Amino acid sequence: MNKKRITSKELAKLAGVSSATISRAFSPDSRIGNATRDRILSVAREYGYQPNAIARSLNNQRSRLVALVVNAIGNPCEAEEQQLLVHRLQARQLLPIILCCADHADRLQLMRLASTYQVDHVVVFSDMVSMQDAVDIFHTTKPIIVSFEPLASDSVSSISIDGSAAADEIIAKIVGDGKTRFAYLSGTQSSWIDKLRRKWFADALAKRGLAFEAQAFGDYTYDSGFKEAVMLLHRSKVDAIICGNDVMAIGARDAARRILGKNTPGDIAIVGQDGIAMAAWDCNDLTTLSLDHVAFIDAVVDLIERHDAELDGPHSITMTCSVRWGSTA
Amino acid sequence: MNKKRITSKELAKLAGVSSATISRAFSPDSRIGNATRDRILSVAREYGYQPNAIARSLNNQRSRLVALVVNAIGNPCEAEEQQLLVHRLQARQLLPIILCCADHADRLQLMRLASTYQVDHVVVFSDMVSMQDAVDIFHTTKPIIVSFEPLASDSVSSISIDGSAAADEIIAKIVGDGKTRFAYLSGTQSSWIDKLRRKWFADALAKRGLAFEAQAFGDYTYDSGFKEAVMLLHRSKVDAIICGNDVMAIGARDAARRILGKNTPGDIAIVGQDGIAMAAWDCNDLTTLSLDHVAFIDAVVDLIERHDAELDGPHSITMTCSVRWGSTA
DNA sequence: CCGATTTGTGTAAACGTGTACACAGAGTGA
DNA sequence: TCACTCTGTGTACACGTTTACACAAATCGG
Repeated sequence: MNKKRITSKELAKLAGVSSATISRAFSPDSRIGNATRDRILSVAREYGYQPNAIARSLNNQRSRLVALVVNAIGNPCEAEEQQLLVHRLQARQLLPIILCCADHADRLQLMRLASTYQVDHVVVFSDMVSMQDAVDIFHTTKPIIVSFEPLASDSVSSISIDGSAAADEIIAKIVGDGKTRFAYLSGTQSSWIDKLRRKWFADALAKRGLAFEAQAFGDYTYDSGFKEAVMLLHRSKVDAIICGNDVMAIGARDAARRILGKNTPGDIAIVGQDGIAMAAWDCNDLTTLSLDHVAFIDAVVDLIERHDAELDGPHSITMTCSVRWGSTA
Repeated sequence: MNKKRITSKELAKLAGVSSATISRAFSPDSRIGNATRDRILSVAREYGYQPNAIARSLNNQRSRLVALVVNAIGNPCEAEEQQLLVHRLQARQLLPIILCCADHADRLQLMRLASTYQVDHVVVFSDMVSMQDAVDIFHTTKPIIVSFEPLASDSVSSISIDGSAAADEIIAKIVGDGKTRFAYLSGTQSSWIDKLRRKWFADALAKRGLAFEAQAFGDYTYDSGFKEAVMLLHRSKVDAIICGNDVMAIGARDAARRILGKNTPGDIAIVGQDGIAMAAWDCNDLTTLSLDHVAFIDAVVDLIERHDAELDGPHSITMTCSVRWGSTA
């Protein structure tokens, strides 16, 4: 138990070869005799030898580690995409290091720590870190930013998201149903993602001579959606609430239903954003501005692969959202 | 942009000292003059130098990486605990590597890959990997297994969970309400965790001269909870369903309500397990056998710290569950 | 059968740190 | 002033790989 790990030099002695040959036995295409390789692999199995990835990384200048900067893993709105990405990375023998930066005062400190590990790629999902910070800290790595606005830069690849058309569809339907008094329930105060999402809906309203009457700020959680909706509905007579994400929308719906006895979509329309699996659960059946998560992660993986092959400079991709129609709007 | 990272030797030249002194400037307690340290840190900031953690790990035999073996991060039932743990690790300057092993054919391969990175600690949350496999693969690391049965071993620390008392409370209440025909909706076919959880409830039933009339197998997801509950309720006349986790319980409740028009707790009692935040949402208000997640993660962190300090041998901790009473049973 | 190429292997030097050891100078007590 | 400790720094090696280079043996074409 708990024995020291065997090293390539020791294994070399055991197999009667040099440590270089050990290394070659584990490199798929290198000049080595088949007999030697087989013998070495067999001895290696016997002694439980595996090349030390840390040493290899130091030598290769290539760690096969990927930093994932996210707000939270506990929030279903993010976790689904993260899960997809983690699977895809693992299939490519890349190991994800999760940097969970919400509630954590010194996110920058944390990112600096990760950059110290010579990660090969950085994927920034969080809107809590500015793109400039990411570029500064990972200046050696060319981060892939998942932003919501197309950004031009020679050191960052980005995937931006356009939900304006889908927002317009949603507003059209709600206005068509006779609603006129809209509120926006933001995910967070300072986030540029939130500002952009709000703009999609604000523009769609403006096109019809309307505007948001009220606004509130939460923190992307159910509880904040519930609490802010209660306060919102008490202080103004809105009949439609657009929420920053699906979880908050569920909170807002519960608040409207439980505390004020209002039903969707009759009394009040409620709209989420993200299109997570939970939105489609029978008890929720949320109308939501949704993103194709698989296509989205496909795009991220594609960028990582280009980046890996050093094929070309940074790319900028835009994806459009669609609507999931439920019974809440 | 994308400049090469500066090395300690180069910085040494720039600061007019030897590379050893650079290293000392970054080690909190080492013999170095204050003036020298300040000068070095200032020059380091200027050139963006940070010690290479990979090289340091190789030298130290200590990577500060922690492997987290989990089933899924997308499933809220696990994500909450994972999130807590990730925060606690980060606060200790430990970086988590997530190994997501559900849906992934070769989990062992994945674990072997991670072990190659000389992780300092391993936390196994997943019931999909056998403890023996974990010990074999991470024989150099002493994994911390989060099991549900107390296990004796000199190479593994473990935290086990006992929900028998809480299960008894729940069954007492349901039986007291006049229900007699119970079904168990398993999370997964082969999991020993699932078997143990089921046993808690089976024992509580047996004490009252009852037994499970029916059983079904899902995969811990909402959809499987929904589908299996529909089939279960069609083929037998059960009036209480104990589910493998909270998400499945929500699915089962939706199925009962939507497809068969049955309400909880009147027509049918539904019980979850885990006690995730979502169980307390107004729209769910689930009765569930719940674990104190904070205390649980405290225990994990405590084990990691003992393990880090090499204080003593492996430990075995047992935690007891409590009941969250909702309106579904 | 000989020169040219290919194949298989060993030697040695990197990769970027941390640290044991040596050592010079400063301080200290008698 | 001297023997001694303490402080600050440099030198050199170890950590476990990969790989450029060298070289012997094997293969090959004519």
